[in-house]
Amino acid sequence: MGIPTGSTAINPATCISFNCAFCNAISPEAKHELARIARVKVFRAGETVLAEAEKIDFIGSVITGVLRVQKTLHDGRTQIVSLLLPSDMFGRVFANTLHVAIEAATDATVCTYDRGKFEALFERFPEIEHRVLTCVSDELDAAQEWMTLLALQSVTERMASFLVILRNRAVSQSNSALTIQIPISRKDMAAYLGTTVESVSRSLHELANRGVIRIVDAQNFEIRDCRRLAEIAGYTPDGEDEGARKYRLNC
Amino acid sequence: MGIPTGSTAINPATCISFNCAFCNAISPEAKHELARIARVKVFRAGETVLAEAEKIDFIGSVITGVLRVQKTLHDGRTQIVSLLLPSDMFGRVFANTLHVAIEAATDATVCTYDRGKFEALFERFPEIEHRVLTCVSDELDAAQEWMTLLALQSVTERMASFLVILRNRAVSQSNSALTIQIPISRKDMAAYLGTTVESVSRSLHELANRGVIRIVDAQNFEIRDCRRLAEIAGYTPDGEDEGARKYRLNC
DNA sequence: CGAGCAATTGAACGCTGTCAACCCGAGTGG
DNA sequence: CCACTCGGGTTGACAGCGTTCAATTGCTCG
Repeated sequence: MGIPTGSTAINPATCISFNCAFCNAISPEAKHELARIARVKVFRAGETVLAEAEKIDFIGSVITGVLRVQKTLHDGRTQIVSLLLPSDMFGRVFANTLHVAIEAATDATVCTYDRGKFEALFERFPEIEHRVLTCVSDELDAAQEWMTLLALQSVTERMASFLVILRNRAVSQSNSALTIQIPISRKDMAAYLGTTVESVSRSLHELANRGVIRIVDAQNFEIRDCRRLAEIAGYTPDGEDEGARKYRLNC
Repeated sequence: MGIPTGSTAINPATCISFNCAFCNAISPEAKHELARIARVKVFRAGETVLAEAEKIDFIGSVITGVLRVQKTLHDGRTQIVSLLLPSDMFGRVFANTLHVAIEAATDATVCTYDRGKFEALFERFPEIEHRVLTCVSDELDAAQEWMTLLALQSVTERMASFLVILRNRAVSQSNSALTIQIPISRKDMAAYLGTTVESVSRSLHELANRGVIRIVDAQNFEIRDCRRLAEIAGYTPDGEDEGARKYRLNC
C-alpha cells in the first residue's frame, strides 16, 4: 500500500534519454539539474502511488505503464478522472494534500522528484515553473474536455472518443498504424468512461458489429474505419475548425 | 458579441479594495503593479467574454455577476464546465488559444489584465506566477471533483452538491445565513448539472417536498435541513475525514 | 482438475430525457 | 385598462438508454 517496490538513483544521461514531454521542453541546464534529483520507482499493478488526502511527497512522471487518477465517494463509488500514460506528469506543487488517489493500473515505472527539491529549483530555473504551469493548464483543458464528453455523450460515443484519444497519443509516439493497445482492465475502462463493465463490453461489440473496429483480444483493437470512428466521437466532416483538427485521425 | 459594453482604467486603491481571492494573497508591491495594468470591463447577460478557440487577449477576475465557462459539441450540445463567481480568476497564460467559451450568465463587471503585460510581471514578481499556478491547480481539483459528481451521482444528488457548494461559497464571503441566491436561469443550471431544465425543476421540488429546502422563488432557496442536504450531497456523518470537512455546512 | 477472475451475453427494471400542455409574470400595444 | 404575446418555469405521460441482476464462457493459476 503506497510502498514502492524499488527506488533507485539514476544518472543524468539516463534521465535525459527518457521520452518525457516535460523534460524535453526545457533547457539542457535545467534538465541536468532535474536529473540530479530524479529517482526511479517501480510499482506493481494495484499499488498506490499517492494516496488521496495524504501529504504529497513527490512529483513524478510516468516512464512505463499506466497510472489511474481517481476519486472515491463515501459510499465507495469511484471514478477515474485521468489516465496517466508514459511521459505524463503528476503530483502537485505548492500544496500539501492531494485530492485524488493515484494508483498503478498496470505494472509501472515512474521518475520521481522530491517535492521540496523540485520546488527549490523554481528560483534558479523559472522555466521549470513555466513548464509546470503549462502542464497543469493542459491538464485542466483535458479535464474540462472529458467532463463535457461524460456529461453529453452516450456510452458508445464516449468509447469512440476514448479510442480516438488513445490512438492520437499512440501516433504522437510514432507507434505503428491502426492497432490500439489498451493495457487496462474493463473495470478501469468503465470507471474512466463513467459506466459499467457490461456497457463497455456492449459498446465495444457494437462498434465491432458496425465494422468500425475489430476486437483482436481484450486489450487490442484494430481501427477499420477511421472516418466513422471519428464521426461517432463527435467529429463533423464539414469544415476544418478547431474541433476537427483535434479529432482528425492520421490515417 | 464579445464587445464589452465598457472598459475603463481603475486606480490601485480601487483595485485593492476588490474582494479578490487572487489579489489578496500577494504582496502589496505586486498588488500595486497589478492594479496599474487593471481595466474594468462590463458585460451584459449573454455577451461573450472570451470566445472558444480564439486568441486570449486578457486575464480577468470577476467583480460582480456570474460567468459561465462552457464547451459546445459539433451538434450543438453544450456543457457548462465551471461557473465563475465574484473573485474567481479566468483566462490562461503561456497559451494563445482558449478551449472553452466564457460568457456572461448575468450582467457582470470584470477586472481584466492585458495578457502580455500580466505575463511580463512574472519576471519581477515570481509570487504572481506562484499564485497563478496555485489557482490553476485549484481549478483542476474543482474540475476533477465536479467530473466525478457528474459521472457518479444522480440528478438530485448533484443538485444537493451544487447547493452545498454555493452555500459554502456564500458563507466564505460572510453572506448571511441559510438563504442561497442563484442568479442564473434553469437552463444554465441544467447545463452545469449535466441534465435538463425539467429534471432541474423536479429535483428542486423533490428536495422541497422532503423538507430539505424551501423554494422562495425561482432564484432563491432556503436550507431547512443542513444535515440531510449534506448527506444527499455525499457527506457521511460518521468520521471527520477530508470529505466530511469539505461538505460540512456551517450552520 | 477445480477455483477464481475477467469478459461476455441475456433479461428486466428504473432513472431521466423527450414531448406536450399548462401556468405565470413581464412587456407591449390597442 | 385590458388583451395579447412571449419566454421561463412547472408538471404529467411515456419511452429509451443504461444499470442491475443473473447466467455462461474462457482463461490463468494453484
